[in-house]
Amino acid sequence: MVKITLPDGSIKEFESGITPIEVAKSISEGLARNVLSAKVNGNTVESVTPITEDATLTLFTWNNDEGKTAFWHSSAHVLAQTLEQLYPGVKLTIGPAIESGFYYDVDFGEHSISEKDIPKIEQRFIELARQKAEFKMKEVSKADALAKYKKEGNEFKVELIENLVDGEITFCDHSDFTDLCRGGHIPNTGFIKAVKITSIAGAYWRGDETKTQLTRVYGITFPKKKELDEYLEMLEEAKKRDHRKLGKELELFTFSEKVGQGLPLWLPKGAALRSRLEDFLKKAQIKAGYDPVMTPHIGNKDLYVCSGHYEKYGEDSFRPISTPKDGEEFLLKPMNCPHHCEIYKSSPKSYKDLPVRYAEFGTVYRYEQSGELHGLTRVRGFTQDDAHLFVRPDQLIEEFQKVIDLVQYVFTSLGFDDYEAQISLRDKDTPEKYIGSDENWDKAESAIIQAAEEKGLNTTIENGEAAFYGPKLDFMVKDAIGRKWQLGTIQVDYNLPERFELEYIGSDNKKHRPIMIHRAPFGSMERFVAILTEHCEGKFPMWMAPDQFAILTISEKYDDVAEKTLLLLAQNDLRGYVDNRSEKIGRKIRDTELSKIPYMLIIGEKEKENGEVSVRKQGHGDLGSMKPEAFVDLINKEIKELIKEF
RNA sequence: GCCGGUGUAGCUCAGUUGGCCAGAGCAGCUGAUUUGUAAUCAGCAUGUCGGGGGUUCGAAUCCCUCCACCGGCUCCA
Repeated sequence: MVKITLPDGSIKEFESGITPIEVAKSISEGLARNVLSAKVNGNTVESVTPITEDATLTLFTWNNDEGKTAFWHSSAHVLAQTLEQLYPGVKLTIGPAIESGFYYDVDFGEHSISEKDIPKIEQRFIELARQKAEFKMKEVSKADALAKYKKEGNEFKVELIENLVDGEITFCDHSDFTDLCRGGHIPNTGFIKAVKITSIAGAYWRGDETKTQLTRVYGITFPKKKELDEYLEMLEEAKKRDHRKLGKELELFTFSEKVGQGLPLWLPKGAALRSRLEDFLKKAQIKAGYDPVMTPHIGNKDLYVCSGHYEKYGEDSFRPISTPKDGEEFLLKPMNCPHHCEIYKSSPKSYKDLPVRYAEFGTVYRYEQSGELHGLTRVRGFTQDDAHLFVRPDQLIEEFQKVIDLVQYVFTSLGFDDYEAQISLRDKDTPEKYIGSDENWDKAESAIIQAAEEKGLNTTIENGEAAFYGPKLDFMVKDAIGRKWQLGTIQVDYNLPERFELEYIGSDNKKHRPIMIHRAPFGSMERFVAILTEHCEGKFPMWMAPDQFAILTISEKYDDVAEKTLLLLAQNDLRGYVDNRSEKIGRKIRDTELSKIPYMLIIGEKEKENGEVSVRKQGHGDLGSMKPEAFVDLINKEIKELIKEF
């Protein structure tokens, strides 16, 4: 008999050799039908792996990430089988599950495939899935494994196996197909009811561009056809929300080949929107005790040599700019922090002066690789909502938490309610990637963990994701259609203060070193506006919207009333315009709806007589008529509900 | 940066076995209409067919090259 502990803490006894799926069956038939994978004592196993000793058991379904991973990993096997059947002689390499779906990297050799082949692949895939073939793991000796792939001439698998330890090599069979695999499958292929090959792209063996070019086939599968449909709908939705499309339609920003790649040009409406966002944060920052500072766009190369940025990221910076006379070298600034350090140093600091908080919407320039540029989310010139806090060790946790408060305030005000905090620590195996002492890193890392814990944040920890100068806490935000974005970031840094020899005089009259906190709630204005645009589908919160209303006249007889109303609303700090085109009212309403203006005010004979406006809300239709003053109140009330005081 | 794809009017797109002056819808302009809650009618205008070079009697169409954009890889202070 074996004792099996379930996640709820209950312990059940079974005969030795029972499988996870049988345990599930003992709980309920429904559960057994839905179990996709299992962990025994924390190790991923097959759902049919016998349990021969006392163990803790966790069962996973489609509702768990682990369940999805097993589902998609198994789907990758079926994809490989499909490709092998359709294109005899292809060489399989690797095929992992990813965040949404899976891929398989294949060397097609003589064959070549394109989008046109997708329907054929999908059809064969689903035929194979319907065979309900069971996944069976088997152990294979290193010699046998190598022999198999050498015979097939698959140098990729040979390379993989050579790096594995004899005795730990397993293959997975299903139907007539077999593949090197470490395990973690769903019970059989029949669970896969729907498949979509999402794209076909190039990829290099081991991600190394000097190595063989492979073809990567991406796919996603689902246990129900309906879920695939929903997924495809989500993709459509994402397309509709794409900030590159909306940015063009709403006249927010543009790019010009003449100006250069990755250098956004903000159009009047976009610039106004961005200014409002900046003003919103500036206001909160003043309340939080920040001092605005301003620094130039270039700085002496020595500044960045001192900070360590040059050594670390010189390659990704624009080439140095030199002066005509003495050949001094300057860089377009890739970061604001070195400048802020120099501001700190401009006057002696006492322990009573700290914390010092310098804030700047600082524009920085980085030479991003051309293939990396993407709309407004990845550009070469952008403005960070940057700030650097210089604090005493005894203030670190409290100041860090105050920054968390500010970031949370910003997110909730903008309708991002669903987020988690990701704490990025250093990878202790690659110390060469970081600057600073182990001791300081330990201090910084534990400070972040403590601050986040005390704030009760929902956190995850990522090792090896830290910045080169310090660990960080990033806010991972979920948008309206469930996509995750990395937004606000807070970083603790012991290193720059050392490099810049920053000091303050303590109460003991001795020199001490402050600690720096880097933080940016939006990250960059460009990226944030992009994400916000996609989140709200271009229907920006009232206080931010480029135009809050449009006045639509029934005919030109009401132009003067419309102009008077516009003036009145403008005097009350509302933004809008009059549409006095000689079009029918239906046409004006349609055009205004499509341009995502929040409110329409219709003025005709009735309204002229009783001094009212007929109000229509975008997406909601007619709200009836009211005095213009009442409309001002309506908007102001709406804004107040959106933005609370910090 | 690498691989693949794309580039025709402000926008969305048609036009490729090389052949009269390169097209449509929307937007724009002009005029008519004076309109009551999601598209009024008519007319007009609109192009270095991404740039440069080449092949050809003739190139949007074929070749070379550069650029930008899209997807992916690698990267992301």
